[in-house]
Amino acid sequence: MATTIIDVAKEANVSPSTVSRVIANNPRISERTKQKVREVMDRLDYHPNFQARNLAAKSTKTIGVIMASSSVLAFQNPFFPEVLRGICSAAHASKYGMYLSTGETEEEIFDEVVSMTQGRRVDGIILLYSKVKDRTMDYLQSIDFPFVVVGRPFENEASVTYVDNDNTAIAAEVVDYLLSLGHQDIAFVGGDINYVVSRDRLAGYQQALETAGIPFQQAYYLQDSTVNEDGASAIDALFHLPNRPTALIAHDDLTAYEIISILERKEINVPTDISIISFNNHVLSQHLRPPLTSVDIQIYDLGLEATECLLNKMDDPKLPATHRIIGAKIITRESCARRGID
Amino acid sequence: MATTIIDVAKEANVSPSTVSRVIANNPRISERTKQKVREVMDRLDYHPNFQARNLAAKSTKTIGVIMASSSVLAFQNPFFPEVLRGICSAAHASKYGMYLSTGETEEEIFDEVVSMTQGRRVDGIILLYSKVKDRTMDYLQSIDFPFVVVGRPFENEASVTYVDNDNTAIAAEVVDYLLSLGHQDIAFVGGDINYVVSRDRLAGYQQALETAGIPFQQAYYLQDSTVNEDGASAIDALFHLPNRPTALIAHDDLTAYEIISILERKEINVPTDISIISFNNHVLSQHLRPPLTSVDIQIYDLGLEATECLLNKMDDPKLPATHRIIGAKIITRESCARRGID
DNA sequence: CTGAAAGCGCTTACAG
DNA sequence: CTGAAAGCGCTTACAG
Repeated sequence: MATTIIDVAKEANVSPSTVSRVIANNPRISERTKQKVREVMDRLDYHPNFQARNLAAKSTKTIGVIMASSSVLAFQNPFFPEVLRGICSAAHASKYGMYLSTGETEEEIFDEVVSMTQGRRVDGIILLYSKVKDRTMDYLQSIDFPFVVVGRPFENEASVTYVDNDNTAIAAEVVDYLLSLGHQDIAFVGGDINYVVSRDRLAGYQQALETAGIPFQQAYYLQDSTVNEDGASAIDALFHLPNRPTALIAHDDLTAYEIISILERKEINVPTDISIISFNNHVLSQHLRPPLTSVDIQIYDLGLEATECLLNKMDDPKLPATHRIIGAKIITRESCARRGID
Repeated sequence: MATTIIDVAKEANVSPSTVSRVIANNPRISERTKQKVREVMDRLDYHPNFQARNLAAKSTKTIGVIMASSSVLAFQNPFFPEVLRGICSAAHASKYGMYLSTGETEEEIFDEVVSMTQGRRVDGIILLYSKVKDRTMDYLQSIDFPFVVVGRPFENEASVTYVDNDNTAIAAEVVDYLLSLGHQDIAFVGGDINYVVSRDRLAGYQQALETAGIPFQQAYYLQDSTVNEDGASAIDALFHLPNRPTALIAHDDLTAYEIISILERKEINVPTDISIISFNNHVLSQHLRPPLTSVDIQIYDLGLEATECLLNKMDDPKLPATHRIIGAKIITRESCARRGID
C-alpha cells in the first residue's frame, strides 16, 4: 500500500490534521512543524491521494474539456490542438488538470457531461463548440455548473460566459477586403449551419454585401460538407454560373485546400482566375501554393482566455457572465489578387 | 447537495450496499430489486460520485496521457491529434476517461507523473513519446505502474510494453524506394536525436545505404531543428555540395513542407531537380504542390493499440510485456521522380 | 499553533 | 439475495 497521511503523522509525531495543514501550507502551522513534516513526507515519498482529497475537500482541481461530436472531424480540425494548447497552458499555470471527453455522438457527450458534473469529476467545463439548440449547454445552465463556451451561445447569450471572435465582423471585413480588390462576385463556402460560428460568418458575409449594395445570391453560397463530399461537382456548378465568382471565401483552410486542389485539376488558377481567402490560418497555409491568405483567429488565445474565464467563474460562482472577444486579422498572402478586367 | 446513495437507498427501502450492487450490476441482486432501485435512481436523478467510488474501489477508470515536453511542438505536431483520437476511441469503448498531462518541461512532466501515479489519479499511463534516457519511463518501471509507450523504449525494450512502427525497416524501405528510382545521392533530414524514433530512422537509412554499397556521408545528414531554425542556409549548404543530393528524406511532412518552400525560392524544382519523401502522411500532404509522397505510419492505430495494450495490462498487471508493431506504407504521390541523366 | 472527531460518498468482505 | 459495518485517505469545523 502507498504511504498515507497517517504514516506521515506517526513518523513526524503529529496528528493527521497537522499533516493535512502542512500539505495545504496553512499559515497557522509553525514553520518548525512544517519543516519537520515536510522532511518526513520527502523521506517516505508521500503523495496525497487525489480521490480522498477531492472527496473530502469537494473539489477536483480539474477542468473538463468537451469536444464537438464526430470525433474524426473534431480531431482532424486543426482548431483542436491549438485551442487545447491554450487551455493546457492556462490550466497548468493554475495547477489544474484536464479531463477530456471521449463521447462520439451528441447523446454520448450529453451523458458524459451529466456524469462528469453530477459525479463531481470536474470543477468546471469548457465547451469547445457552440451549437444551435444544444442540450448540453442548456443542461449546464440549468444546474448552474461553472462552464464557459468557446464560441457564441445560440441562446441566453447574456447569461453565458463565453470567449469568441467577432465572427460576423470578421467575415464582413473579409468581404470588404475582396471588394477593395475589385471583386463583386464573391462566393461563400460556409461551415455546418448547426454551429453558431458558421451562422455568424454567413451573416457577416451577407451584411457586407448588403452594405455594398450587392444582392446576396443563393447560388454563391455552399456548405463545406458539399465540397468535402462531392467537391468537384459543387465547384463545377459554381463555375458554370452565368456570373462565375471571381473570389471565394472558405470556412477554413482545410476547405480552401480542398477547393484549390479541385480548381487546379480544372486548370483554374488561383489567384489569377479566382481569389481565395479562408479562416483559421493553419500553420501550413503559408506553405501552400499559392500561399493562402487566411484569417488568424488566434485560436490559442481563445483557449487560454476561456480557461481564465472558467477559473474565475469557479473561484466565484456568483460572478456575472463575462464575454471576451478575441481579435482576428487577415494574413495577406498570395491567394488573393486584384480583379482582372473581364 | 447532490443526491447520494443513501437518498436512493432510503427512497427504495433497501440498504446502500444494495444500491451499490445495482450500480455495479451485481448478478446476485434480484431483477426485481434492480428494477426498483433503478427506477428510484432515475427519479432522483442520481449519479454516483466518482471520487467516493474511486476511493473505495481503488480504481479510477481513467488513463493518463503524457505528451512530450515543449508543448508548442507537441501540439503543433500533427501526430498529436491523430494519436489522441486513437486513444480516445479505445478508451471510450472500454468506458475509460482520459486525463491529459499539462507539464511543459521535462521536470514538470516527471513531477506530474509521480503525483498522478502515487496519488492514484489514473489507473494507467500512456507515454506518447520515447526518449533516450527518460527518467519518467524509468520511474514508471521502477514502481511497476501499468504503462505503455508509443514508440520503442531506449532501454529495457523486452520488459516494457510498447506499440511502435518498425521505423528502421521503414526508413530502409524509403531508401530502397529512392534507389529504385535511380537515386544514389540521398540526403536525410532527421528528427531530434534524443527521440528513439529519430535514431531508428537514421539507422534504417544508414543500413539501406550500406546494403546498397553507398557510403554514408555526414554532409547529407541534417537534423530538422537546423532546417526549422535557419532552413535556408542549411539547405543551401546541401546544394553546394560537390555531389548535391538528387533525393531527400524528411523526418516528417512539416519539415518537408518547409524544405519545399525553401527550394521553391531557390527555383529548385520538386521532383525534377530533387525528389522528396517524408513520414507521417499528413492530411494536407495530398494538397501540397507537388502532392507529397509520404509514409503512412497509421498514427490512429498506434494510439488505439497502445490503449488496448494498456487496458490489458491494467486488467492483469502480471501479464508479460507485449510489443505491437504497426504497419506502415509509402503513399506514392508526385514529389518523387526517376533520377534524371546528369 | 495543534489535535480528536466527524464526515466526504462510496465499496466490499462478512454474515445470514 | 440482502444488510450492517468497516474502511478507502483525506479535510475541516470545533475546541483548546
